[in-house]
Amino acid sequence: MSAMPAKARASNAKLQSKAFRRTRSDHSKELAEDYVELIADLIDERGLARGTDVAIRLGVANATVVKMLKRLSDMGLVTQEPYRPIDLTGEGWHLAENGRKKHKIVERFLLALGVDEEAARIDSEGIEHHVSEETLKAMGRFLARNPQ
Amino acid sequence: MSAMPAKARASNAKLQSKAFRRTRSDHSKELAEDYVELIADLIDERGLARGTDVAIRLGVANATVVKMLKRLSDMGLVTQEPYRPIDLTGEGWHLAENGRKKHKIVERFLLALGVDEEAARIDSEGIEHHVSEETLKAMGRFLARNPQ
DNA sequence: CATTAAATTTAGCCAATGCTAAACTGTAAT
DNA sequence: ATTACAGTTTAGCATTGGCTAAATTTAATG
Repeated sequence: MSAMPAKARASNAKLQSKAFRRTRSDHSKELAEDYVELIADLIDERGLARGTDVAIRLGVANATVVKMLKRLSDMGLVTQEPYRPIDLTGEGWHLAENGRKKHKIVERFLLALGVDEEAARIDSEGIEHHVSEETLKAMGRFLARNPQ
Repeated sequence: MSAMPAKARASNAKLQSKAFRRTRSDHSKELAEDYVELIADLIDERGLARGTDVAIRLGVANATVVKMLKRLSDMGLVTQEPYRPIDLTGEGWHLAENGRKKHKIVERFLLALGVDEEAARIDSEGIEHHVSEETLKAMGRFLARNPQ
């Protein structure tokens, strides 16, 4: 039935599981990136980021944001004094910048590919966290080849 | 500070939160799709899908697979008798086919874009679940324009 | 300055996804 | 037919990310 020897199969499986594990372990990193990206946007747009704004824009409850901020603070990405607006650490800004850069490239890429604005906005949000540097570069090359 | 009236801001936020909520709510659907896709592959490759093979390829423990299969069975995607291999329902096959089709398009698209094989394999696994029909069509058009 | 409204936090709950260890089943070999 | 091993299941636990309701704090208004 199997044309492949057991060892080859096992090694194949290892390769495949790498891809799956990668996508899964990324989930918490993704969320963290979404948060810091959004916080960075809020600070840029209106000078400060409040929990409520984060909650509204992410579509989650206030309490969820509080809990998440605690984790982000443990990760060294944000700082906060009780009842005060949210601040990003240097590392937080760095991550946010990275995310925004990726996001922009992916979104512009989708638009250049002919995807409409609504879909480009939504899809880029999801895709952003799953593109390797490799793929990002390829998208960059495409954008260079297809200006506008 | 804000050049935008409060109502416009709120409506903006609603739009944005839609994208975030969408990516988040997709997570369990993603997993289900990964499972049925893999089960379909196993059945095609070797005639039957065993829990252990699923566990190895997804990089999770056996017990995790058992629990997940229970959920998939509740969702009407798989059937199983105790200690027997896994079967897909009609709906399960349908979902698997859909996933594999998407997966193939995304992977071929990345390759056509100039991404190397390893990255294309890994990235397509992650991206697959975040492309709308819209984007998929655009990728299809690109592939038609750039054969090979 | 007192009150009220808005924002934040705490407490306690739930579901999903993962794990390990132990128990059980089915099958293949002696 | 027994046994041993591979595969499966159960039990119990942890973590993540979500929620509501109630308590608290800050800020604004009269």
